[in-house]
Amino acid sequence: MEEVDGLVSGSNKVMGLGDRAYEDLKEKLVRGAYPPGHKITVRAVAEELGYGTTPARDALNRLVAERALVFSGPKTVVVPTLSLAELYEVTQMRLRLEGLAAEKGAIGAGAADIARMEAFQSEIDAALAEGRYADALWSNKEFHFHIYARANMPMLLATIETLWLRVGAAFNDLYPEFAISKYGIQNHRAALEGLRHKDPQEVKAAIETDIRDGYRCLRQALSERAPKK
Amino acid sequence: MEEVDGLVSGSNKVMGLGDRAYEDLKEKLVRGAYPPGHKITVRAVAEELGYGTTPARDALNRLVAERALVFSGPKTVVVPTLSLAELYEVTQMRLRLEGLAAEKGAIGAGAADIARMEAFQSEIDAALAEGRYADALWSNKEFHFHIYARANMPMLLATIETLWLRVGAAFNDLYPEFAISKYGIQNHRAALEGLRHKDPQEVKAAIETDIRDGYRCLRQALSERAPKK
DNA sequence: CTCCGAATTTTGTTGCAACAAAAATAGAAT
DNA sequence: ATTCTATTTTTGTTGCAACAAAATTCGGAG
Repeated sequence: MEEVDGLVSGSNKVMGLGDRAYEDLKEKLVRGAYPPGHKITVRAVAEELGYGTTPARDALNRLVAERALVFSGPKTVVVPTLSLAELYEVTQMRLRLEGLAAEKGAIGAGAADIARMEAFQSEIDAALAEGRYADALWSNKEFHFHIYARANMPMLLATIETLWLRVGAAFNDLYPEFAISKYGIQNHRAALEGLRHKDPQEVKAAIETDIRDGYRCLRQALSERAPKK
Repeated sequence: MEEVDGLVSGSNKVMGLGDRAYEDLKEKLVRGAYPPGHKITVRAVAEELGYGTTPARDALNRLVAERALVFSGPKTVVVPTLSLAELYEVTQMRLRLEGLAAEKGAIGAGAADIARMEAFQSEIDAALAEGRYADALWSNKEFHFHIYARANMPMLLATIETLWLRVGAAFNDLYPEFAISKYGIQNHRAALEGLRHKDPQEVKAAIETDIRDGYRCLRQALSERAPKK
């Protein structure tokens, strides 16, 4: 028999249709396929994705558990609108969790990691210059998560991902053309500097500033769009 | 049409059998009803809780998503064993997240909150003195979460709960009689002091110390029990 | 035009059977 | 005894229909 002895970190589990549907829906959500407030139904997802109702329901349940979708009524799930209070809450959590991930991830980072992240940064710049904001957003995520993944903390990484998912849906709708401001760029450069200096605290600080700057942008955009009806 | 305007914070959604099964299983898990490594099957849960297979499956999926149960094979879910690495990871996350919750929760805390938490502390002391360790553990959780809940951050609270759930199952098995050491008591007193002084930072520090002390206990117990096969 | 209530449609949930795949078991060979 | 293999049992997944309840629509009254 396969004795697994101690920790089983490997990702077991077969990928069923339910997981596939979850990934598909998640992708659509972060890409901003549905506007906030849009109603998501089991049968609609089932038909749209081409699966049965059971996998679709599984995917919905999981997304709801992660708060990437919310109930607007006893039987109605919609893609959520981000309130100022929720944005603040997510930001506070991101600051702690991503600060931790950045710090721990920076410890073992080497030249290869720096090169990879510089490549992501180039993609961000290029995408931004050509107006491909969705791509810029995607590369931005890869930039952040490359360093987070280095921390080797799967639970932490999964939690951060749900936070990004939570803001991602509303983000796309709110900020279609101003995806990443110039703030982001200099913060990313600061993070790369910290990586070169092998200074985890510097990396952590840069990431935290990045999150804070993004927060200010988002908050302002949110205030302007929904000040009062 | 019902215009929901802005933020819908109210907890909508009807409680279905699936949610009931989830709560039941979660309760059993934190109470240590199953030893780590115990295999959990859909049909067994269905029969044990008296529900159909669908609610049981929903509950299992949710618990697995929260990492309160893990896959040991492609089709086998078991209650997880806590490895040293996982304990460290959870502790790091708890420090950040519960530190945040304690700080924010302490801001608005008043005399009523202090009285309530002192009552919880008394229950802890009494339960400990009478050897009712499971009760002590429960009151300990209520003590912590009373202040966390005051922060009014639902997502943060939910995340912290999953972390407690993650350690709870293994905790009960690992530490049946030494649930809360004398460390905990003085840390709780320090937290109450901070509350009286209306000093959120003091409360935060006390909670963080509490988490750190608990971590040391757990880690030692874990090392002793599973040094090598 | 607005508002309210009944009729109708939509929708989530649940149980169940079939199926494929994994896990447990039994047995045989070394 | 042990290890490997074949057989049997267990188990998660999936689709589907029935049901109850919620959401929507529609129509009429004010």
